[in-house]
This record gives sequence, structure tokens and C-alpha cells, in this order.
Amino acid sequence: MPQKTFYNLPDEKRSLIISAAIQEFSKADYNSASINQICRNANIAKGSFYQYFIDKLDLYVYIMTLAIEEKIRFFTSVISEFHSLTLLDQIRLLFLKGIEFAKRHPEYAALGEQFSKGNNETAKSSVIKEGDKLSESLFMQMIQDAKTKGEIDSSVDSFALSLLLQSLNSAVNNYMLNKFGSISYEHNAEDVNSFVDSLLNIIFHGIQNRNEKI
Amino acid sequence: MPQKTFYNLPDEKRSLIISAAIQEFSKADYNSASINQICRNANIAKGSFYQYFIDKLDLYVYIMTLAIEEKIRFFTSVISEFHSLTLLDQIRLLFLKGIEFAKRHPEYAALGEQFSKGNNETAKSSVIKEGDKLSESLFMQMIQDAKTKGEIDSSVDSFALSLLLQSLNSAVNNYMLNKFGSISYEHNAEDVNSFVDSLLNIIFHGIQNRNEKI
DNA sequence: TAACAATATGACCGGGTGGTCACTTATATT
DNA sequence: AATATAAGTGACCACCCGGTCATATTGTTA
Repeated sequence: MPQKTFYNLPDEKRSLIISAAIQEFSKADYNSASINQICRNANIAKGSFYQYFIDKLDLYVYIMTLAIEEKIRFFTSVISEFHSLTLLDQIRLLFLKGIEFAKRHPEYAALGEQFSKGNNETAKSSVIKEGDKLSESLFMQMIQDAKTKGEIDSSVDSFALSLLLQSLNSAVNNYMLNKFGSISYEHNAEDVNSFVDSLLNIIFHGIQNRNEKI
Repeated sequence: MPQKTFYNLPDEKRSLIISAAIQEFSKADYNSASINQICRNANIAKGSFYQYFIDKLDLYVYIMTLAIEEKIRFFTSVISEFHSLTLLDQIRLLFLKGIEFAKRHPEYAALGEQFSKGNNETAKSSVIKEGDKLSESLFMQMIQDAKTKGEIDSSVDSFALSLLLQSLNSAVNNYMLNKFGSISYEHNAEDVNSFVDSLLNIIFHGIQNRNEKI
């Protein structure tokens, strides 16, 4: 975590450093990201940087914490509405909100992508993946609730379904890569929304032809 | 592609260089991988390396081509059996063979992981992703066939299903990460196999409780 | 054996990195 | 005005990188 000197900085300068760091860490993974570049973009001397942060890892953990906090803040309001929704609508809402978050904070979304690309184990384990843990246990709880309510077949493997739902993100990303050439949430959302619905339709109703029961 | 000098090399030395390169490119993505390290591990001088290959990219494309060729060779035999199988069995076979391939050639599997992590666009576009293109069109064709045969519901979005199936790989990887702490195909395959079956069960039969038709 | 071509070598180049530190400058307190 | 404390600076360190090139070694032909 940053030194007190960092918090003593005028707001403008502090946020300039933060946004320069976010920019760098969302373009390159931890190892490739450059402190020199961050200093250049933030117009501070290298020596100053090391008066604000202990080292590169210190900055990285700080930046990732900011992003995770922002994401949790964004999602907590959604989850509070869950009790009145079916599992299908819960999942759909989660996806749409996820896309909305990435649209509103593309830097944070890119930060997450680079995080998962990183090969530096020290850096990875230093970032508490609260977000992931939260989303996993969230899915599991949603599934259990839906089973209790009789919404979904109780014979379904909850853990498998949970991981399947988590991996849908990569399906959506692949869809955009295929359609737009890059992972971008700027395009018409209609398209992506209907793709999400197609995915959820498959998962809820299955693909097997029921008329062909032999 | 390598210079003729590379092919003039004694077999032993040539394969030593190849395996040193595979080792390096499966540990780090293109940018982070080090030519110096490869030379050290292969016991050749830096100058020698640049007599065999034009540059780093030349080596990378060569190594990736080897891996892709090996993978295609591994899968073509499987695909030839497809005509006699249902879609469910085709997909299951594809997954099991995929796991078997990664088990038999863990270096190649790691090579693919690092490839998808890489940020260097030049390096990425220089590697013709024949494998990916092949698997995508393969899935699409399998789905179309199954629809024609009446195996699966014709109202299912083929493209969405295709991307969903492709993304199942990440679900399997997450499963192993969750269960074993790392992506490793060395462990008991029983476990992974039954996880794959759980996933396929969801996709074929859906999760919605059919008794609860209101 | 002499001459020629092919190959092997590692010091070297320019440029990058994360991190340090003696020093300067600004601010606050006496 | 004098002092003490905090903050800012950039040259510098050791180490890495991908790539070059003059030179040395080897192999082959005449």
C-alpha cells in the first residue's frame, strides 16, 4: 500500500499518477508494464515515484485493489434485487451488468484481462482475487436457491454449472472478437444481448431434440 | 522459416535447439521469452542462432507451426470416425482427445496457453491460427449435421453453440485450477472425464426443471 | 598443401528495465 | 531570520534484451 507521502499529494497529481498507472497496467501485463513509462505519463521523477510507493508490486496491488473495489461497489446494488428474480433473470442481469461495467470502465476491464494474462506468480498471488471468489460463491448460492425453489433440475451438477457460467464470459469475448475484430463494448449492445440470450437459452432448455425420443 | 544452415545441422543439435525453444516459449509469452536463454539451454552461441533463424519471430513461427502440425495430425484420425457417432459422442470424443493430447504433449499445450496470453500483435498474426479456424468450422459443421439428422433442436443458435463449446475448454481449465491448484493433465483423468460429462449433460438436456411447467 | 567456402563465436551496440541516493528545493516551526 | 523537516529530482547502478559483425575455426575441394 502507498506511503503516506502519496496521500499528502494534491488530489490532481495523485489521480494523474493513478490514471497513468491504470493506463500502463491495462496495456501490458505486470512484468512488461514499465515504471519509467508511468513516471513519464504522470510527469513525475522516478525518485518521486519511489517516495510514494515501495516498489512496482506495491503500486500494482494498490491499483488492482481500486479496480476490485469499484467492481464490487457496482455489483452489490444488483445483487440486492436478486430475491425477486428467477435464476434465468438473475444470470441475465449479471451478464448485462457485467457488459455495462466493462463499457463504463473499459480501463478496469482491460486491467482484469491483463491480470489473467500475467505470468508473474508473485504479482498474481499478491492481488487478492476477492472478485473471483465472490462471483464463484455467488453462482453456487444462486444455483442452490434455484434448486430449492424447484426452478432447475436438482440432478444438475451445481459446481459444473457454476464453472460453465463463469466461462461464458470467454464465449462472449470470443463473440465480439469474431464479430468486431476486438473485445470492445462500444458497439451496439443489441447484438451482444441477443447472443447472451442464445447462450442462456441453450443452457436452460438444452439442445437435444425432444420430439426425437426413441 | 529457418535458414538452410539450420537443416544442415546434425539431428541431435537441431532437436536440442527446438526443445530449448519450446521450453522457453511455453514458460513465457512471445515478448518475455529470451533468445539468450534459449541459446544458453541449447549450448549454442548467440551468433550461431542468428545463422539458423532470421530473428526471434522467425523462430517463434517455426515452433508454433510444429505444434499446430502435431495437433492436426493427432486429431485427423479422430475426425474420420465422426460419421458413425452422435453429436454428443463426437463432442465427448473431441474433449477426451483434447485432454489426451495435452497429457501427451504438455509442452505444446503450454505453448498454446502462452500464445493466447501474448500481447504482441505482430507475433500473433504471424502465426496462422489454422488450429482455431479448423476447430471453429468443425464445430459448425458438426452442429449442422446434427440438425439435419434431427439430433438437436433446429431452433438452437448454431454460432452461439459453437462458441459455447469452444469456451468449455476454459471451464475445464478452471475446474483443474480449482481442484488441483494448477492446469495439469497428469492427475487422475476419471475426475476430469466426469466433469466433462456433467458439462455436456447440461448442454444437451438443459437445466430447467421440466416437471414445473406452469 | 593451398585455397576457398561454410559455419561457429562472443564482444559489442543501443536501448530498455527496476531501483538507489546524494543532492536540491519547498514548506513549516521556532 | 534561522532552523528542521518533508518532498522532489535525475544521474547512476547492475542487469537484461534483440541483433550485428569481425574474426576464428572447420570442412571441402583442387
